[in-house]
Amino acid sequence: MAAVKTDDKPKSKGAEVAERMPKDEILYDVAELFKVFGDTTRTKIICALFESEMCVQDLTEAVGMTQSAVSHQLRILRHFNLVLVRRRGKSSFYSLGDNHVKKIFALAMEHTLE
Amino acid sequence: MAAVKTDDKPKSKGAEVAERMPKDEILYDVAELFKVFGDTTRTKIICALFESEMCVQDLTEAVGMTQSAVSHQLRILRHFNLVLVRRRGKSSFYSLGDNHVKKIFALAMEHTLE
DNA sequence: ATAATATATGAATTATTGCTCACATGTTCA
DNA sequence: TGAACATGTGAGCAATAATTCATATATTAT
Repeated sequence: MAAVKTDDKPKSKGAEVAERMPKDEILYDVAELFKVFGDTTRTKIICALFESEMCVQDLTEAVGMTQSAVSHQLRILRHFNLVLVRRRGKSSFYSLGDNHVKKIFALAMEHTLE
Repeated sequence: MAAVKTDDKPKSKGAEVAERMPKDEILYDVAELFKVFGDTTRTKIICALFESEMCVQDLTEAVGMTQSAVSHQLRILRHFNLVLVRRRGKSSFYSLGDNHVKKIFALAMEHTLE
């Protein structure tokens, strides 16, 4: 038999889609990650680290910013587990800590270059 | 015989790496692209469009922002060729315009969720 | 211990950027 | 044409974030 007509409002398409979306918290984190990639200084640092592990001095030269600016950005990259640090004497050596990073960058390059 | 000692400075590692990096212009564009992804409102819009083409009204509901805010962000997404628009009567229907986008998002999700 | 070198970081400044508000543009229908 | 509806956009404001400057921390060598 036909269902009794209840008073549930017809969900709008927007509302339906909203239900199926990933939780806000996750979307927020994803945006945060992209935000980290979305700065030229950090982009350069990451690109330089593609070549090899490097100390802060070399990174500073490679990206052409002040040592302080580079250190500040490295702190952010560290916080997001995008780089690894290894202390060796007076120097800190940084390297890429995540495999996703290379893939994400490669795709972004593709998009940019077309 | 030993080469005559010339006055070319021994290139530092930083300088060498800098030479092999992609041109500044490209790195700048890549960072710009990531910057576009690095905002929660835009992230939500893109996520919503994964489901299907949608008009602005529905998007507005789906992401829970004002219509104006959504329109402003859509303008940016349009500018970067990340979405396509199709005008149908009074409404504008948006859809994802690029295949890289899904892949990039998938990888970012992976990283975020681990 | 002191000096020298390498890196990290707090505070202030400057620059970006996203949102809101008001309104313009564009489309349909009576 | 005029009203109603959907979307687009400029200006101003508020929030966020990046750089600089000064200085702190840490390590090595003398």
